[in-house]
Formats: sequence, structure tokens, C-alpha cells
Amino acid sequence: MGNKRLTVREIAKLAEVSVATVSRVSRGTGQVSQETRERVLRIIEEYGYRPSQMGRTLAEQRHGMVAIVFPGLAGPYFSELTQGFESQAMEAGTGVHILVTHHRPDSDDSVLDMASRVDGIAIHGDTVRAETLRRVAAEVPVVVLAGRPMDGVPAVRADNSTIGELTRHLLVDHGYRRLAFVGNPGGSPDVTDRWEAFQAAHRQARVTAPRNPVPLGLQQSDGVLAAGELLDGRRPPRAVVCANDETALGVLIGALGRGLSVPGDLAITGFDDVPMASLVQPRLTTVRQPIRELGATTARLLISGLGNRGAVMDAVLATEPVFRESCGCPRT
Amino acid sequence: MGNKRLTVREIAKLAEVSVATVSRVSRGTGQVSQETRERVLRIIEEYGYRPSQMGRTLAEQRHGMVAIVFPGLAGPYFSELTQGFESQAMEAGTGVHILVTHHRPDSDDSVLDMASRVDGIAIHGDTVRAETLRRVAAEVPVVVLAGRPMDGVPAVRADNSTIGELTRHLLVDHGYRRLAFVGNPGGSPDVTDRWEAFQAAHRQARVTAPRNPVPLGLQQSDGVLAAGELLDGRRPPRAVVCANDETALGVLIGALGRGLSVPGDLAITGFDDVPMASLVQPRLTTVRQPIRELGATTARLLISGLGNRGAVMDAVLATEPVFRESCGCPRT
DNA sequence: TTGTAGGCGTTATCAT
DNA sequence: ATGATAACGCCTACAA
Repeated sequence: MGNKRLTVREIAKLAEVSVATVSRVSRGTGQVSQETRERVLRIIEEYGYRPSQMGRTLAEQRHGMVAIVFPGLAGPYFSELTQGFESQAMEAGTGVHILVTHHRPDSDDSVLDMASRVDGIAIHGDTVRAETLRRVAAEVPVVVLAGRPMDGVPAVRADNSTIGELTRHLLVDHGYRRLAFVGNPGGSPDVTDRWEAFQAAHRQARVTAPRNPVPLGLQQSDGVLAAGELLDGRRPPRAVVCANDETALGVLIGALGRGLSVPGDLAITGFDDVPMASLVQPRLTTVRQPIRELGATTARLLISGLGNRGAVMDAVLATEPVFRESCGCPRT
Repeated sequence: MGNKRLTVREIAKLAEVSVATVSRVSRGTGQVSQETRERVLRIIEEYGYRPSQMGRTLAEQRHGMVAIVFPGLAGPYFSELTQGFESQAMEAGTGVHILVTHHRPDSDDSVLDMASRVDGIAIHGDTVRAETLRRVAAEVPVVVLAGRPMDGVPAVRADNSTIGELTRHLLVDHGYRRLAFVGNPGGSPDVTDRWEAFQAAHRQARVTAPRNPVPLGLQQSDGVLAAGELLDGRRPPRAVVCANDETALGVLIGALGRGLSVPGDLAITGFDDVPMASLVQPRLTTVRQPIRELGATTARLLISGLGNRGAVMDAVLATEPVFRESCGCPRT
């Protein structure tokens, strides 16, 4: 325990070869005679030698590591995103560093610091200020995840407009009036888009949209809170369009807890199509977004972009509405 | 964009001083005359110089970074844990690297690799094999989080036995028979402890415990699945003790979705006391565990332990039962 | 107060 | 096939 690790030089001395040979053997590059290789390998094994990342990083001028920056990590969304991202990074032999800002005020510093510890950074939505984004991009390749491209920084995102189809469905197909929107448009580009699509659908259906959204977060508990705010008021909405499934689930729980019938008294829709969406009763009508693919595409773009600039600048992944029962549709 | 970053030497030349002085100024150590400092600072500012982490790490022989290894990151538990951990790390001026294994078979390699990129590692529960834990501990300080100490590796965990009090409460105070336990004891030390406390409480109350638990994961969707398994069977349980709040919430949702009354037809308890626990209807009876503190304590122990070996070896944080309505207690 | 020079551990070039 | 040696960028005795 705590045996100071040996260095190339020491291994070289023990194996009676030069450091160059040890390096060649340990990383399997270049030509080394069978005999020498075995001798060196034996010493490496015996002393448990492992090349130091510090030295290697400096010599190779690369970290073999990329980072992904999130605002938080509650909920299945970030978990999926991470898995997609990591799967691709792993394939490229690159490690992944997750950085969570938790909306801390000094988080921009952490991101900047991170910039000098990795070969590239994927930044989720509005986690850092535009100014910071620029500075980071000046140091390492950056890809915006679930946001808009900016100043030459490419982006990967999902098509949020599909939530408009859901809204139209509620308005036109079901004939509901008085819809509410749960989500904070100022919180992230995704929610901004969704709120706008929600409004646009109202305009197209020539129905007056609510003036304001219910500006809460994206966690389940926020949905429960929203349910309280909406349902205990004087004129509860007939249907509520949520910025994501977690809040929709929260609203559903809140509504059922109040003895309301869903969709009878209140229709509810979400966004993401997380596993829970099809497990609850009634099942959740939502928009399916390829979260894993989103993460994977981001990683690919980031890692390939480490070399060549100027590939895709704005990848928008397709999404699709999933009609189940929480909106009032019959079970198929 | 892509302007190759300047090095100490170049800044030194521009400021007409030595590299030593630049270093002194940039890191604020040693004595530098007011005049010189300002001149150097101006150049640093002007060219946006920031010392390379690569060089610094190698020279200082430390990364200024610790890692925390998780099996996954769905749910509020890991989010809280991370925040507690980061708050302390931040105070020590240390960065935090989050590594998620996702139960991947090759994840042990990632952890090993990580060992040479950070100054210390906190490993959650059963995320790595014992053998791997040993090898990692041979390279850097390690703390086990939510698990037992092992081979000189200290641990920080919560007192899981309190779930026995909950079980006793259901058995004795409410007189329920036929309890079920949801959670996979093989999945993590925490669940192992909880399952054992559940059984022990049965023995003390002289009631026969169920032979087997419902061995599912710790996510909400697992709870919904468990509800299906338990409630659609021939002899549904009268009460179900869940390994954590997420699954308890899932069971609750599943039960309510089947038209059952909770706690009338089925009593439910959880573990953690997450925000949702007190927001659902009925509110969840559970065990409160100081998750944030758990993370914070782990970080402190890890970072302090970077220097001196031999501090606390097994910190067990207190937990307390929280009686609400899902167990059948009246609303207070 | 400031500068010189060696070292941190690795990789890679260029001889041999 | 192998070895000497120069980077890589920074920090820090030690010297001046």
C-alpha cells in the first residue's frame, strides 16, 4: 500500500534496456524483438508498472478524456444521455468526465478549469453563460448539447416542435380548451422551444394560449407542485402540457392524489417517453425523443471534431408523438 | 479559436522576466515587487494566459482532483450525494470527477484508469469487485461510500438498521401480517443491510418473514414492476417495505393505478426521505438518511486522508424513522 | 527581488 | 532492434 510507483527509467534499469524500449513494449508500438519484449513484460508484470497518466498526458499533449457538462443529474434523462455519450466515447478509447453545475454561481470557473483537463467538452443547454462558452471554445473543441449552435460552436438537439402536434391534438382532436404549460422557458433552450411550439399550436388553432407558463423545474416534485398550483386554483385547466415526462408524472400523481380522474377531469402530456411513461395508469401521452442517440451523436461529433473543424453544425434529431391514454385517447 | 496557448516561457519573454517570476505571479506565491507583478499580470491578462494543467500536474505531482464512482445516476439520491461531496471538495479547492459504471462489465478498467488521473477515489457500494478495490487502493487513497470498510479502506455509510424499526412498527403497532420486501440484497451493501434488518425485525416480533425479497432495482419503474408482481398474484401482501423511496413511490403509483387504497389495502414504506416522499398522497412513511452529509463526510475523509492515513475507519451516520400516512398512521 | 537550472514521467525522433 | 536525448509545460530549490 502506497508503494511509490516505479517509473519508466527504473523499469528500464531493471530490464536492462533503454526507456524507449520500455515505452515501446508497454504501449505495443514499434519493433521489439520477441526476447526483449518478454523480458521487459516480465519486469513490468512483476513490479506492477503502469505508465503515469501525468507524464503521458504531457508528452502526448492530450488527455484522452472529454467532458460533459450538466446542470444537474436528477431523473432518467441525464442518465440516458450519459450512457449514449459514454458508449461512443468508449469506442473511441476516450474517457468521460461528468461535470455537474447544480446552477452554482461559480460553476463557470469549474467549466473553464475543466477545459484544461480534457480534449473536448459537451455543454448541455444553458448551463454556462455565453461569454464562458466562448472562452471555453477558444481553448478546446466544444459541442452544445440540447441547445442552439453559437459562434461557430456546433450543436446537437432534438426536434422540440413535435410538442406542437401534441398541443394541436389536445386542442383540435379532443376539443379541449384552457390548456396550461408546465415548465420554465428561461431555464433551458429545450423548454424555450417547447413553450414556443405550444403557443404556436394555439395560434394555428385560433385558440388563445395562456399568457404565462407555470415556471417550475423539470423534476417530478416540480410537477406535484404544479398540480397544486393549477388544481387548487379557481379555474383549473382542462389539460396540461408538461415540458418533460418527469413533471407530467408529478402532475399526474398530484391529480390522482386529489381524487381527480385523468384524463376525465384533466388531460396530461409529457416529453421524453421515459420508461415510467408507459408504466403508469393511465399511460402517458408524450413525445419520444432519442435521448441515447442524442448523447451518442454529441460524443461522435465532439471526438471527430477534435481533429477537423467544420463538420455538421446543427444536428436536429427527429422526435415523434406517442399517443396513449393520459390525453383522452382510447387504449388501442 | 484554436490559438495555440502560450506557455510560461513565452509570457516570461513578453514580460521580460524569468519563468520563475511568471509562475510566482500566476499562482500568487513568493515575493514579487509590485511593479513587476503588475507588468506580468498585464501580459497574462492581455494574452489570456492560463497555466497548463498538464505541466502543473506533472510538476506538482498531484491532480487537484478526486473521483466518485457510482453504479448509475438515476434518481435524486445520487444527485444529493454528489452535491454533498462536491461542496466539501470545492472547499478544499479540489475538482470532482464523476464516474458512472452503469454495471458495465469492463467498468473496473475505467476505475483503474481513473486511479491514475486523480488524487483519491470514493467508491459507492458494490460498484467494483473486491480485487479491483484492492488494486485501486494500492495506487491512491480510497473511501467506500455506502458500503463496509475493507482491507484498510475506510467507509462512510448510513445506519440501515432503522428500517427494522419501520418493520417492527408495521408488524407490532399496526399488526400487519404478510409483509413483502422490494429490493435486491445482492445489488448493494445498503440493500443487503436493509433486507437483513427487515428479517431481524420479523424474528424479534416472532413473525415469519417472507422467504425471498422481490429482487428488483432501485428505480421508480422497478417499483411499478414490483407492484404488478405483488398485487396481481394470488396472495398480495398487506404491506410492502421498499429498499428506497423511489421504489416505494413506484409501488404506490402501481397500487393506486389498480384502484387500491393506500394504506387501507396496502401499506407502503420507503427509505431516504426524498422530496417526493412528503408530496405524494398519502405521504410516505420512510427512514430519513442524511444523504448530503454522507457525501460531504466522504469527501472530507477522502481529502484529509490524502495526507495522513489512519483516521476514522467506519463512519456510520444516524438515520431516523419518519412516520407519515402510507403505513396507516393518522395524519398528525 | 529575480534568475538559472533541474526535475516531474512519458513519448518520439534520430542515430546506431 | 535498440539506445540517447530532446521535448512537453510547469514548479521550485538554489544562486545571485
